[in-house]
Amino acid sequence: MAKQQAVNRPLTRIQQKNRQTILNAALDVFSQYGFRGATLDQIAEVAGLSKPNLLYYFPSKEAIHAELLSGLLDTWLDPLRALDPDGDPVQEILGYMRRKLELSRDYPRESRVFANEILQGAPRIKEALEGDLKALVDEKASTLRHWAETGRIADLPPHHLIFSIWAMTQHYADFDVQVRAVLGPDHDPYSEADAFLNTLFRKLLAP
Amino acid sequence: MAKQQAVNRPLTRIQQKNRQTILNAALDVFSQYGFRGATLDQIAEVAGLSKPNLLYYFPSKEAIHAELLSGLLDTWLDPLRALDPDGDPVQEILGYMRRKLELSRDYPRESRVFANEILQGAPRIKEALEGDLKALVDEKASTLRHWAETGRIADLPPHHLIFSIWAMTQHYADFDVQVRAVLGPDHDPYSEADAFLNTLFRKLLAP
DNA sequence: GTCTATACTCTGATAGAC
DNA sequence: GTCTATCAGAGTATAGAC
Repeated sequence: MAKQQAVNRPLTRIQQKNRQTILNAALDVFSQYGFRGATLDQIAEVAGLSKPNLLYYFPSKEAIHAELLSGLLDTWLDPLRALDPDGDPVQEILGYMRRKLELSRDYPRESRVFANEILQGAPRIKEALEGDLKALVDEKASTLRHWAETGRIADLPPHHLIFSIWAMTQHYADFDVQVRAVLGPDHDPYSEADAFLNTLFRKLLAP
Repeated sequence: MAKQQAVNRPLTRIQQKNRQTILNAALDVFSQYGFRGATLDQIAEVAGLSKPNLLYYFPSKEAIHAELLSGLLDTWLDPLRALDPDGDPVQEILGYMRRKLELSRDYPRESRVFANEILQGAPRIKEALEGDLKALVDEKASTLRHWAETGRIADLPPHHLIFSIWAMTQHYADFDVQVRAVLGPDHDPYSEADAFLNTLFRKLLAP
């Protein structure tokens, strides 16, 4: 009767499912309260599991949060990765903006988990920001700069152009309550935003 | 020897000073961790006071946070109030944008306290958002609409134009670590942002 | 007005029965 | 794999001495 091995055993179907349930519940709670404000009790209740059961699947609260964040970072950067240096400049940038806006609309909780983390000084993903994120942004910034130098888009500081896309698209997810409070009912923030941001970036990018 | 009255007694100088010290420390801590993540221990340490002493000046953690928020809201809306319907449209809007950017630069902690509150669903200021804030924005939106209808600025949805100013200026305060991580050292985010946002809104507003 | 001591609750995590 | 019971520590708040 050998002791159960701690090696990388593939997860059973039920384990996979429960891990997903937990991560989904954690998304709810972390996105609303941030890391410190969230409690295992809340996550357990949303997940419909007992607190010790949570800790059977994950070693700690930190571990849940870490898994969530690392899974998210990739998804979050995909739209920027897809920006094609060989495509039509304006269409590529507008397409990037639209994909970011769709992420905000379809995954607002994910956006807020990020916002919380960065707002709190990004203690858990600072290296990723200074490493992978910076590298990717620098790479795409040089594409933008090339487009500007060859007169295909307006001459703008590429990093800040990217920041402006982030800021305006994420605003609709992160500050959703404020947007809706100000607009009042009978408004669809995202479809209005789509039209507005299209106009905005089209004018901005015109050489 | 009458019992001390609980009526609105003017605060002594030392009381004023200590309340300010506490609110300033609370700004540090709330801006970093949000309401639930912040602890009285942290605030007390930053303030250089004992925890019970904090609770001598304020009845509860809630009360500290509430006072902070209500004090902030006014300051935060001042730039928008100052937007003059009789001024030059483009100059007024650019001036508003610049004042908002200056607020982000000079009061990033205040910006983050707000961001935290709204990110978490604005449980404590939702009424203010739906009341005072909406009223003010609606009023200024009609000014913008008038300018657009008379051809003095481009025809853009006024509410979303205001959102874009909020999003882009506050981004530099709220996501400061990310901005700096991506730009790397040897950059002054705010002076670059000032130039970039000036260009952006000038192009955008041109009829 | 300020401090020490402490009451009481919440929270993350563990032990051990089933 | 899941639960009940429970621990240790942190958290808000209060009592009471000085």
